[in-house]
Amino acid sequence: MKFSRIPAAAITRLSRYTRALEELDSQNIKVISSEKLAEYCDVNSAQIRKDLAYFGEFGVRGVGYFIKELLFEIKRILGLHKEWNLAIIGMGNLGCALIAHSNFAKQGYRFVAAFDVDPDKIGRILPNGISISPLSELKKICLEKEVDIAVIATPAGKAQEVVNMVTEIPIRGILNFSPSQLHVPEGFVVHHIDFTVKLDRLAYRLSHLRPSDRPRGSDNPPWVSKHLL
Amino acid sequence: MKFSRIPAAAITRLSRYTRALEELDSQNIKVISSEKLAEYCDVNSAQIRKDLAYFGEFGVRGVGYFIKELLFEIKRILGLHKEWNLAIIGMGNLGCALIAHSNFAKQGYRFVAAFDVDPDKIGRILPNGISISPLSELKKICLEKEVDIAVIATPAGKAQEVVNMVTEIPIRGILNFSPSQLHVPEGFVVHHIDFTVKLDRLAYRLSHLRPSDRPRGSDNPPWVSKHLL
DNA sequence: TGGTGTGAACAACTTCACAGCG
DNA sequence: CGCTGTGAAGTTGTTCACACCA
Repeated sequence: MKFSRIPAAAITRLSRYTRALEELDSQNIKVISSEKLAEYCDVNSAQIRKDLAYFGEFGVRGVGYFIKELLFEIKRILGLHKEWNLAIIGMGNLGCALIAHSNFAKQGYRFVAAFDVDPDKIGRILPNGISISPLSELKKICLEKEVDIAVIATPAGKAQEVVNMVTEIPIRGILNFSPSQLHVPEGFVVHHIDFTVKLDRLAYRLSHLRPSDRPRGSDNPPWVSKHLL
Repeated sequence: MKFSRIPAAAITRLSRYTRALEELDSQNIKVISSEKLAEYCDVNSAQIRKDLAYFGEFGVRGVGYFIKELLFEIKRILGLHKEWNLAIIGMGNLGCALIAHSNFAKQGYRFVAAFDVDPDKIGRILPNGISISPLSELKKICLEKEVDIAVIATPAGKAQEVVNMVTEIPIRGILNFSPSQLHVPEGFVVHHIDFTVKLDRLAYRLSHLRPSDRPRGSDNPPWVSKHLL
């Protein structure tokens, strides 16, 4: 086991490994080699072994990894041995969809509070039983419900304002669905999920596919800057 | 200008620069230095200059970058000089929220088709004017509407099946909101948006905050494997 | 024998530091 | 003078290749 810095990408991969392992476990498969798992997850097998080696020795030489055991260990590494309480701020279309989304609960994430500023929405009971509270009660309710992570689903313009309230509570984890750069004091952990950034990457890749790969005709590559023409 | 390989991360940053530049532009600011933009985007200023240098020379020495001009250039690099037509497959909570979400339209992404298998949903007219079509008509409608990118918002179990249909059309770009590993032939571009992967990263980071940073008491670090105890 | 765990080689990406230009 | 553009240095992350062990 090494105590060197662990690449952030390794953590993302651990998360993907759990998906694969859960799938395999549900098929009643007991053991898997790094080679096979690598194929399934579309990564290099040494990468898997190295990712795991950051945290311990979980495999059996000549055999592979016991799936149930490895799942347990990875979940422990990720901190999924406990339930995480989420509060969501901004109950527009996206906020409502997120609350109703089943994947969160499956992985041990629970929405325990929801907030909005719109008086028409406040008090409404959501499908999961919680009701929408006014933003002014953020602090009180988050402390009461022991919220770990704030999920920001407000419009971009309101996000920083909300974050400023959140960092006073203090909730150390923020998941930001708004397309805005957030500034937080040191010690807070922010992750972004920005749909249009992903779309932009797709647009870029699609614009740059070699012509042989393209399904339809296309004009000049858009990246040939005017400076070069 | 260099023709070396361009880091994928550079493209993601370009996308974030556009956000910042649009913000600055709306404040009627005309020029910005890489230093200032870097501060705003929370990256190194050399990084910005290098990212841009992959594609051309857009700055003025001793001055900085003209915001409107740079915005135009980056959008061209990303392929945002054209509109992109999206089809969405799976009209559950998430699918509906995505269609209603305003950020897509703002950046030149248009939903032109929506699909589901549920007979109750088929035919329903959505807020943006399009109606939900049966999945069986995927190929016909996508060709008709010149769809560029398929957005997968089905449950995990259905995603690969849908992707197999999509790759026959052929639509080369796929944005996958389901938490499943997708397999596609070469030449197709897939990006994932997996909420729980991001939450897992948050959970990991929060579990591993140094005690001095922690808001509440905590037991043993979960990553100390039993092998070490 | 077969597959893990890991040092060493390699590759990719980021930052530094400064030449060169407006 | 100030700020861009960029080679070179530094850092980080990935893959190889094999010793080692069940």
